[in-house]
Amino acid sequence: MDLTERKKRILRAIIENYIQSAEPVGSKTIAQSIGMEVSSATIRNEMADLEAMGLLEKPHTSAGRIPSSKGYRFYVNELMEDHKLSLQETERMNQALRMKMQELDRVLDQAGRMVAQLTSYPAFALSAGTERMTIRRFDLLMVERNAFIIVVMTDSNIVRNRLIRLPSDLSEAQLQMLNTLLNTTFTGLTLEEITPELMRVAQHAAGDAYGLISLVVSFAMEVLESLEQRRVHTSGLAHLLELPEYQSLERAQPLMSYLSEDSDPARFPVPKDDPMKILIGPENVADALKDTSVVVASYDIGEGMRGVIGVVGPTRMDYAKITARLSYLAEGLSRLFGQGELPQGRDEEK
Amino acid sequence: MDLTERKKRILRAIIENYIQSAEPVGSKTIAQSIGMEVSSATIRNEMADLEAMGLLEKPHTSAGRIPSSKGYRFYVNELMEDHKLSLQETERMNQALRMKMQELDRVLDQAGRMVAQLTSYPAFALSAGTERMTIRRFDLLMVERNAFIIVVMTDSNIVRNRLIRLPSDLSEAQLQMLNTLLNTTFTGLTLEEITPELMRVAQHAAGDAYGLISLVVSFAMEVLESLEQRRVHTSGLAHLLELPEYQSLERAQPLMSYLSEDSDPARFPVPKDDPMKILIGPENVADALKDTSVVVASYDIGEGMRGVIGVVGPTRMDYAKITARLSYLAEGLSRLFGQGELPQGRDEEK
DNA sequence: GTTAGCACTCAGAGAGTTTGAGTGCTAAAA
DNA sequence: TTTTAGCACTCAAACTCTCTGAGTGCTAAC
Repeated sequence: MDLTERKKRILRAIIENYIQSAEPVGSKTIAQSIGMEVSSATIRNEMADLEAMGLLEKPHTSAGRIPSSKGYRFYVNELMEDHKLSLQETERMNQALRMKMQELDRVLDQAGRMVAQLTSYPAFALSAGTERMTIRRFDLLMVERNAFIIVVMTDSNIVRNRLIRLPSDLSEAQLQMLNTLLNTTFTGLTLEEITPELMRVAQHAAGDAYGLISLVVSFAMEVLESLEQRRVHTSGLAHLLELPEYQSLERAQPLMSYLSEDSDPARFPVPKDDPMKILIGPENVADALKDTSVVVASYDIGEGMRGVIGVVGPTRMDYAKITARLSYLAEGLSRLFGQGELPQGRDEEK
Repeated sequence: MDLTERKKRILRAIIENYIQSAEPVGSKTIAQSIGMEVSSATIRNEMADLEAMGLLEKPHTSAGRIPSSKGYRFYVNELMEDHKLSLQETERMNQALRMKMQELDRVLDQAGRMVAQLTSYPAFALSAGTERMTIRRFDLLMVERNAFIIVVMTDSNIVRNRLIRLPSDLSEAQLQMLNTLLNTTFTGLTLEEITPELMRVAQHAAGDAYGLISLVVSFAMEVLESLEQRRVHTSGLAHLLELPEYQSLERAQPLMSYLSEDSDPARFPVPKDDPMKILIGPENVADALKDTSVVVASYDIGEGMRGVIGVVGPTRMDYAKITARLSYLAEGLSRLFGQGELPQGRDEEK
């Protein structure tokens, strides 16, 4: 797709104007805008060309032009300049990141909220555990005669625990035995490899404490399952209603519902190779997102896991600003997890 | 407030009709409705009386009547019959409860979602830790030469953990010593009682490992803090847009925003003594909730903590149905935490 | 105390009109 | 060959006006 320099300037002016105003842009506006020394008629001709190329479209005959999805795509790929983050912006984001550090728990959720807040668009956050996980070690801690804590740690260094109460008492020796049995039999296995047969064998070996084995192992399985099962958090939905394109309920409602039923993470795009991905309008697979754009960035959680944050908005979206902010946040989150900048180790929220 | 039997019947008919239709109710409708053997003119007279008493109001001269907040209050207190939960309803709720069992993690969040889903109204969930908490025990588990897991358990049997990595190696003996020191010095103390002086003394006693003490103790403090700090989760916001009263954006938007910025739990009412509370329109403190009703129920998390679930909706809300469902769910959640119905113990999400 | 009847009110729907931003085309100018 | 001025045309959106009908309050008769 080759365009003359002037066509590029015009296209860009139209898109940036539309991003701000959400109103179709007319030839006159463009003619007046920054240093365009030609008349509106000329612009009109150029616009007609751009329309023929599929980069612009008209809502109706007597309105101005609006960018098509293809137009946005061209803009994003070739025209867009990097948005320079202002000092205030970075300061604000740093502050948010610093605050969140205190609650390494629930990072996912928090990350989403933060993004929503800092971009003023609805945001989502999800994790993408790529590999199959296994339990690396079990620890059983006696609390009282009839209660103990299970602590399991996965091969990716995630630690989870649960308090178990028993109807009957338990001896320290039994617990010890159980502990050894678990660590020899159930470590290094994926969810599928923990078969009923294996359970039966182990229960047999456990003697008296055979009931406990299944309690502990099923907890371990729950942990593996919950870590593999990716979850999405959406936040900032209310921002949608501030946008002119969602002033009409018919448009807002389906999208809202789609974003709320966050059961299925598969519905959200995950950047594969690049750290950042932009999906414009129909490029989205999901029907409900067909006239929205989605910008996603991924960050490193460490230990073979990546987190994903993203925002959803109208195709008319300030791509430059949003990508700048999102990648800054993604980097911040990576740092937050990665190095020793902050309290090390992490234990929560896959 | 004494009403004749007939006035009560009329008021009730109006409210129940309005709850269903969201349209002002006219005298004719009522006259035709269930077994009213009088004419519409009579009803009109009665309605005028009810209006004079402040139980009804008119949106404008030539419309029907709608219940006032006072009217709803009267209805809730005196007229409302218990809604019988159908088999399908309870079955559906049981199923939801059963499903959620699997993720005792994140109960709060899940509880909210569940309520939203089962009531078709936006819902919120929050915890209300009443007492000051303390750490009951510490456990340190060696993972590698330079990494260990801290496990802390509070006096209310909540267990949290974190993986700590060190720049240098650590001996089993040191860990043992640290463990003892922690359990003798820092157990049974509230957040305030863990003073800098105490820390200094402990660090001194720890010898080589003095840096570790602060690491571990600050984790413990984070845990106490996060448990005391109450948090709110809202979900099902999109349901709002399905309701006729929120078809206009001006009305939906402020409420949405209010419910989204869920930073401050203080903004949500908590039932004090009763297990269930209904706040109608202006009875709500928050401005944004002035023309909505809020129904809250609390449930037992055990160990001195109560959880709260609630729904928000228009004042025209099917109080009978909502309260029935909410209290069923609250009970279910209590059971879920309390007895041995299900995997005992819990470890997450204050 | 109840009812029939009637005049009155008023939001909301529908039809028609106006407005103005914006277009495409043509013919002249550069 | 490109640019421009000019003009006729289009059409959504805003505005006005009228009509409709559900619903009321009041009065007088039952």
